[in-house]
Amino acid sequence: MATQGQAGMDEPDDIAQIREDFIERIGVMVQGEGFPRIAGRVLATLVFDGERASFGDLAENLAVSRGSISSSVRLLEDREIIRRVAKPGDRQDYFEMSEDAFVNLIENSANRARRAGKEIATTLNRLPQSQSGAHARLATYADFYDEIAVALSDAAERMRHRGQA
Amino acid sequence: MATQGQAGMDEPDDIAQIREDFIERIGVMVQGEGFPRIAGRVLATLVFDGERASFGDLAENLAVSRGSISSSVRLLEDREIIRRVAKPGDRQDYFEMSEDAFVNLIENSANRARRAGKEIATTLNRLPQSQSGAHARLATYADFYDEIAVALSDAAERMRHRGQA
DNA sequence: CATAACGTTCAGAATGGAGTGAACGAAAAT
DNA sequence: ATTTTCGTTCACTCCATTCTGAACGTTATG
Repeated sequence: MATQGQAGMDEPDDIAQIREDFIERIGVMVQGEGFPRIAGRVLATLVFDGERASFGDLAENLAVSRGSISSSVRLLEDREIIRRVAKPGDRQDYFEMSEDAFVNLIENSANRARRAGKEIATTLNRLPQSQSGAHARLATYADFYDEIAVALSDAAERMRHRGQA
Repeated sequence: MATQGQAGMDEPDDIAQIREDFIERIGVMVQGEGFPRIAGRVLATLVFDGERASFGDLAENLAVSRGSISSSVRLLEDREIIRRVAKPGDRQDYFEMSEDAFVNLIENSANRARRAGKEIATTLNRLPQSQSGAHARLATYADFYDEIAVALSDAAERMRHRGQA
């Protein structure tokens, strides 16, 4: 209902089918990235439809409880992947993709890697010089995460200058 | 026991403490990356100790069942993060970090991103031109994953040329 | 040959996180 | 003022994955 459903006349329910497939796929995909499945489905809905979706419609169309929508949108909001917006004349909350949703998505990953590197560095500092072997190996391990963090930050930067949503 | 335990005389059990902390931390860290906790603890053990560890010692020191060790080392072996090696005169299997454990770790992530991008591209191909808006948005979404894949591959390459373990 | 040590497998227990839905407070509508 | 409509919260259920441990085949060892 919140989609373009009956707009075209050429592809009847074919598109609705593709849309649902897509939403479901993204749901399981992001699940493998540490997000709850519903968060992925919400995101996929917004990506596909391209227009703001209401709280109620999300719950109804995805056939999940409002409680689930509440926690999933909060998660996505906190990471600045989606934004909560108002629609004049409607009491419901609406949601749309954040300006730089993808950039933030990448930067979230970058930050996670950075934190991991820092955590290893912490252990490293506690470790006396005498343990030169372990010291060197942990340093390499920390570098590994730092390298990832830098690479992802660069990717985010590239994405940002592309100016894409 | 498989560690450097009683080697130094300055830091008695202090180091053993740091070591255990480290192993446990990495365990939960990699858990957040989709690996079982025990796999992380095995990896951390090998990183810290820097020498091959026997199947039996791993089970004993980490205080987990041999079944768990079996499945965790297999997982790490499959991704070429660790190698199974033989120790002359010992029937047990031994494990050590793979030559380019970190490189492979990154490339695993890169591949996951690449797959994600491809999966979106699949949906994209099914979607008729008429849906130009959705088409464009999905394309951006696919690019997002491709961008990550490239960034991680680059990071892997840099890591490789650094020649670090 | 018999016994022991090794690693794997598989069914079941344990664990953790996701999703549900009723209860709630707030805000609008009537 | 009363009744809806909203979104959030929280205790509970449900589900997936991890981990365990006994059974097993295999290979060495006595």
